Amino acid sequence: MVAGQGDGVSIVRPPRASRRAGLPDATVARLPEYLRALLAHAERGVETVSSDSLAAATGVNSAKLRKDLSYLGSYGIRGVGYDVAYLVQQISKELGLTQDWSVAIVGIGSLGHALANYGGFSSRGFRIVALIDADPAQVGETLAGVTVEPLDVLETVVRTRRVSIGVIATPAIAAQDVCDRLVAAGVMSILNFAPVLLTVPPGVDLRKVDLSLELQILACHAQRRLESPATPGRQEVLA
Amino acid sequence: MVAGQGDGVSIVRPPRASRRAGLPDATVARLPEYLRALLAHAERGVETVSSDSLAAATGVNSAKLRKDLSYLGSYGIRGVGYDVAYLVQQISKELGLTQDWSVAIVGIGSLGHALANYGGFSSRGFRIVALIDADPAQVGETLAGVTVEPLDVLETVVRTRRVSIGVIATPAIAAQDVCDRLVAAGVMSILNFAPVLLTVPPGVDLRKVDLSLELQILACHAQRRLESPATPGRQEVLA
DNA sequence: CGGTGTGAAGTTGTTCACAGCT
DNA sequence: AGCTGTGAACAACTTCACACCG
Repeated sequence: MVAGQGDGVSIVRPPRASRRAGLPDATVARLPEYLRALLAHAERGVETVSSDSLAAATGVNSAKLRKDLSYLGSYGIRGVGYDVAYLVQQISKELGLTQDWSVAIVGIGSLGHALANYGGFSSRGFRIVALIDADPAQVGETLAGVTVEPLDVLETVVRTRRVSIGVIATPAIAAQDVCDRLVAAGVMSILNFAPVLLTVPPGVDLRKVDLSLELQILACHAQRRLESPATPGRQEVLA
Repeated sequence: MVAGQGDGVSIVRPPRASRRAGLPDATVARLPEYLRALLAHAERGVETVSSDSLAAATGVNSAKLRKDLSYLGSYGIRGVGYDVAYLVQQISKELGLTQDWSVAIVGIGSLGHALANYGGFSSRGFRIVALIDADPAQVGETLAGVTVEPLDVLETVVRTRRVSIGVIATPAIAAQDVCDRLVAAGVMSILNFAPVLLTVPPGVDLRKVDLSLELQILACHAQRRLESPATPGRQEVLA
């Protein structure tokens, strides 16, 4: 599960809203998974993969995988499979990972620390160019090569370093303010880790990660397992 | 989006497989969100909410909210709305948050630190009863009142402290091994933060969180914004 | 043959619109 | 009057199954 919908655009609108370019949301959400598996294959020197084996490596149905890839174009070779290197290239391009994105993380508590140190960001073309915190005690510390700066330089930093993605890891209470300031400074993509609903003007892309959400879903399933001892639990592996 | 499907049961099977108890996956994924908003309302002393106002507070369509709540039973009062305290109670029960769950976190790197300190866990009935790390340098440190223990006590700890949920925050390379050991020790619910596909026996509930996934989706949208300057971006707020 | 690409069927989730309760 | 609960239409996503190609 992922993704509540809701086009920001309003007013009448013709029968069917235009998909920006193609690519269903569900597909986009799986591309990073495929990419990771492909990179792992490439590292092992594998040159081609079939949809079946790539599907096995990512835990999805192979028909779904083929359909996902077919949205990118017909890159497979019948009877053979897909060229690993080429597919890596195509998916990276589609995800916009062939260019670098400048990221600012606001809120350097333990989560902010973890995000700054997280290898998965820097390894994929996300360049952390600023760490910002309101607490003077944090300011000055250096993390992953970047020095923590105070909140009041946010606007300057966003503009001078051309920040295109803002990550909010502040306490809930501060999140909307930080968000507003990021948006006002020109950031169009925001990732929110604070447990609050943020609002942004139309055109700004806002996504949210809730660290306790999956834990609560696990608890819900566990609860149900306790209540109906007959039904065998089911295995879940999800994107 | 959430949840790949796939009932464990196999063989012929009558026309429609039985839903374990009700509750669509998409609904379960939203309940934590509703719960948070309801708790915020309760704190402000609000006693009843309409589906419209609760929907506004959580960023979902009000019809969807009513349908979600109707799966739990008919707890609303027509012409009035829902009783906040009662709804909190019902959702908590459904999510299994009325009882405590013992959680073990394995892998105390910066992410493990962040998870251990994250208030959203302990505040919802998730009791962190063990922190485990393979690195002797980490062992002995105390975090959020719990002391980090070495990897070889994993099985003992899981059994003696009745761990029901395991959180894996190790490097990718160690994750499957840790997962196997958790399962062998009797853990039936696992939350994986490591960027690899884990496999578990049927009956074990495995979920995954990928910290860089949402960032990659943001990049994908940003990329598309660059490519087709005409189309206005759309606002996204998701579960 | 082996494996991709895809129409068509099936399933799940969302939204509308309104009957019916309070 | 106001707001819930829900059937029915709609839309999105998944899976099947097979034509077709290398």
